Amino acid sequence: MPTGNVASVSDESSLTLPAERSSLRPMNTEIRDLATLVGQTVTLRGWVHKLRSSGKIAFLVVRDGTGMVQVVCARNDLDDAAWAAVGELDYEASLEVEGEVKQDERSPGGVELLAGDVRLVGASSDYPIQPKEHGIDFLLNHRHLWLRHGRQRAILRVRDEIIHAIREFFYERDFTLIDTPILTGSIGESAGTLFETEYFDLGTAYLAQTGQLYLEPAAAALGKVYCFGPTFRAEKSKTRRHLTEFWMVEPEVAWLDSDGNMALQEEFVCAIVSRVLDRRRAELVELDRDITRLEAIVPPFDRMSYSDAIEILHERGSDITWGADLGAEDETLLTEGREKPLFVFDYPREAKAFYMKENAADPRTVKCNDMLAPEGYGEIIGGSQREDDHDKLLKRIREEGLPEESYDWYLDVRRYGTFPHSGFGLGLERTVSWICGLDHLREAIPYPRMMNRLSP
RNA sequence: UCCGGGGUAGCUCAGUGGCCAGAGCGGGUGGCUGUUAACCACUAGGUCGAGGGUUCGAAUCCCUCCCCCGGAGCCA
Repeated sequence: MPTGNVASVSDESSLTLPAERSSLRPMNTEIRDLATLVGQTVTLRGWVHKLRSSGKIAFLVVRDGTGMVQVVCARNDLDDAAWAAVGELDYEASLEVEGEVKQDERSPGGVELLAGDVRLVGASSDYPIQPKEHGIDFLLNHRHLWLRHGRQRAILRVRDEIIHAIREFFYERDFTLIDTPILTGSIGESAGTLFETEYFDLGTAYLAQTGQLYLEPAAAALGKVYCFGPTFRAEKSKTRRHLTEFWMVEPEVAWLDSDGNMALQEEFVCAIVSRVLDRRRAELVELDRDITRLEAIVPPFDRMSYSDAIEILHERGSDITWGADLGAEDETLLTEGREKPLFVFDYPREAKAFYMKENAADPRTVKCNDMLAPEGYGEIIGGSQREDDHDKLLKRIREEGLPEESYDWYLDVRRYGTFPHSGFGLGLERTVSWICGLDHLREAIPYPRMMNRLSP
């Protein structure tokens, strides 16, 4: 790949389709190609990223999505119309520049464009985001513009890479993608956190908070399946680890037990991290991510039972009692000093969802696990072997006070050829956040939805 | 929902009882042919979150409400 454009490394895709195979033929030269075009006259289109003017000479840094380059506009090289156009430019104006690609040591990166003609395409004035510190509320109010800036572009590209890694991982292992519904009847993990909406004559519909219950029947049809899409939780959470709309990938595998489930999770997370390290290293550098922390993410991950975790927590001064779910502080105590994710498995039944399989060795617990990411990123995966005994599952549904009639079709999976099966859910934004080293989930998704944010 | 911090110019903030409320950045005008968050000069810009109260006098003290940030719980 060409090098030398201003900060352009982070904008280059490492997976570009050869031009002759693509029907997408840009009208103009892309900035990432400039280093191979020294001496030639080209036309660029893009946006003014930075701008400095010195009377009879102006320096623009132009961004086109493939890279950035400094454009030098000298009065003597331009006609009156072009020079007037330069005078009208401001941050984020769009423009068309024709000029000669030059090698120049004074230019950051060594290549610049000496403008011969400049045309203003779309003016921009009083662009709100300045090259200085801004408050998070202001930035989120301008999220649609904030996306244009360096860190955000890097995050979006890492997110995209992770999504590709996820789909490729499952495709390569013969999983079938099952798209589960977003509008559902009252079915999910627990009431009280569902978004509601009117649904014709059928009363209330709810936005899905998991695809799992729809996935289990599909596992009986296809063996290995997964779903990947947005899910919704109406929890009034105000923390760096929660969004009301987030993306979750959920595999479900027939004939897989809890131990195998953890092995799958370990392989999965390692594959994601490894692919980002392979293909998005420049973005990680732009994000100031400590790459050695990611390079340490290789199998195996330690596995610790919930009961052992409680003992360790007691040793470390916690007063948690057996039976309670682990809190944020407990997770921190357990993952402190670890460089890899940690599995905690076999939680108490009361702390977990109704569909998790009872543990034969200790019926107070269920066959489940969480995966806790290092560096304080907390739970990125929750998984379990599912209860495959019809009567035990029905009993649990009744104990939880869930509407039995809503789960009738779900119980059919146990009525007609029940089978051991397991699965898990990985939160995409938490994973993006961890891999990018972000301090809040809201930057890990293009348009975050939170308790008090629905716009833009 | 609970606990803590905050709301002053477009942005980031200073100002904690007393002249017409300040700075930097941004905006405008002028200058500058090698700038790197360019620089220099001049300039415009405010319902001090809202409402009520105390006081001779309130951005500053008190009450109510609204909004934002951080944390907890819940979870991915």
